[in-house]
Amino acid sequence: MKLSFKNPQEQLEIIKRGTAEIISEEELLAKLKISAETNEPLRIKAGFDPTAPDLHLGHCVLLKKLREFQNLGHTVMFLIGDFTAMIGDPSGRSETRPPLTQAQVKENSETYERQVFKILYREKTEVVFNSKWLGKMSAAELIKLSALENVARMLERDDFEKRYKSGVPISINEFLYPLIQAYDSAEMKADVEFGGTDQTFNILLGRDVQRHFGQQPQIAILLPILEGLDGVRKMSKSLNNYIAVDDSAVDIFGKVMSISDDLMWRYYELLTYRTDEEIKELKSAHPMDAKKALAFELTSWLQGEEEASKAKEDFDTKFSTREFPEDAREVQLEKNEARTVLDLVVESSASLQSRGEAKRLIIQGGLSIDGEKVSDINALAPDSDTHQLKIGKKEFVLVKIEAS
RNA sequence: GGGGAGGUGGCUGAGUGGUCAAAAGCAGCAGACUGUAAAUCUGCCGGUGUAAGCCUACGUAGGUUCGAAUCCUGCCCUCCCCA
Repeated sequence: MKLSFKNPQEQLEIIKRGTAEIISEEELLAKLKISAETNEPLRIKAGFDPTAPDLHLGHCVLLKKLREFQNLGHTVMFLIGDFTAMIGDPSGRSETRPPLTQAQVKENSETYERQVFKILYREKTEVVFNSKWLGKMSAAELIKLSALENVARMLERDDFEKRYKSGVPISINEFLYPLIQAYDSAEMKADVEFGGTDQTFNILLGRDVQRHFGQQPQIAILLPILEGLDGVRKMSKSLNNYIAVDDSAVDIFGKVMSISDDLMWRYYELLTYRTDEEIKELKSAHPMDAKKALAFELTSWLQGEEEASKAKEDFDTKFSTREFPEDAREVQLEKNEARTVLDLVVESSASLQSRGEAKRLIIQGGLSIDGEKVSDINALAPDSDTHQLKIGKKEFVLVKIEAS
């Protein structure tokens, strides 16, 4: 592969944009200089915990940055922590995470690998599993490794300290997690490690461990944590406030449209390549247009432009003009003259969890049949031909009643 | 090993014999409004039932009582202090 690096200072500028912290910039610049002189790409480490099988936009902040490194000619090592997943990263957690089984880890890793190349260049990425070296590690070696750090140091970590003080349990294996992550860096001879700001401690520990093994310590590049759809808490699958890389175009578009106006700018900043000037310009435009533009951009990024256009159209019909969408789900029902409106909804809805919920929705005016609001649960349902049901804000069903 | 404090609905967290399907907040859902599934306001928010009610639920298994999330006992789990 022919390498032609931009000059180090220029590279640094590109890398710096949108990061929360670089420890340290001088060291990074030095590494970039050596890399350019020797024509050797830097080895960039980014670790992923295969606990959640869905990559989401939170991960994308980091992946986008990694891609920039690839553009600059460096080597990205995508580490899947299949071994460490047996522990579960305690970062930002207020409680111990249940460990995964081997089978789960394997399945999740495969999903990850598939999803990640929506963003990274496959041919410029090395996928690495830490079970490769950790699986062979003996108890004796592990104990030696664990002797490198002490409990007081571990308790410096914000989340550990908080948990310890408030009496929330910390398992011993959680102490092992940062150590092992640090050891991975040594094993991989990483020049740079990427992570969210919640990874600061772990990544810095990697520097210590590398030094211990006689290596140049890696540079820590920390990226801001993306807030989830609620705008407050970190985006994560377990909080169910996420947009997954694998979500359908319609879902991505819709979810982006549902974020608050304030959060929209955060997403612009962290997930798009818009310059400050462009963002400033968007701010003077109508917020809804800015949000639609964002939704379109993110949807195209993950699902392609064609899908994104369709999703936008879909959104416009459903919410802007409030028309009945053409591709609504169809449900076939048998003819039944005694069927009430409530029965009809219960039989055709996919989203309502219980009869009581359906009842509430109808009483509160959330149902319309063929464009007419129906709020009497006891009214008889029309029992012939086809009907357009709008159940709540989001569900549209085309009901076909069969004669027999 | 000894002493003490706890385990409540998706989450946080009040309740310490009946008025408790259980305050409050968050999340969720619906309506109004709108600029969108933003913001704001209002209503709903265990299941079933038109309803009265019935069923299930306050770690778990029993017990006391007309009646228990609340009292007693065993068990499981967590935390703190001392050793």
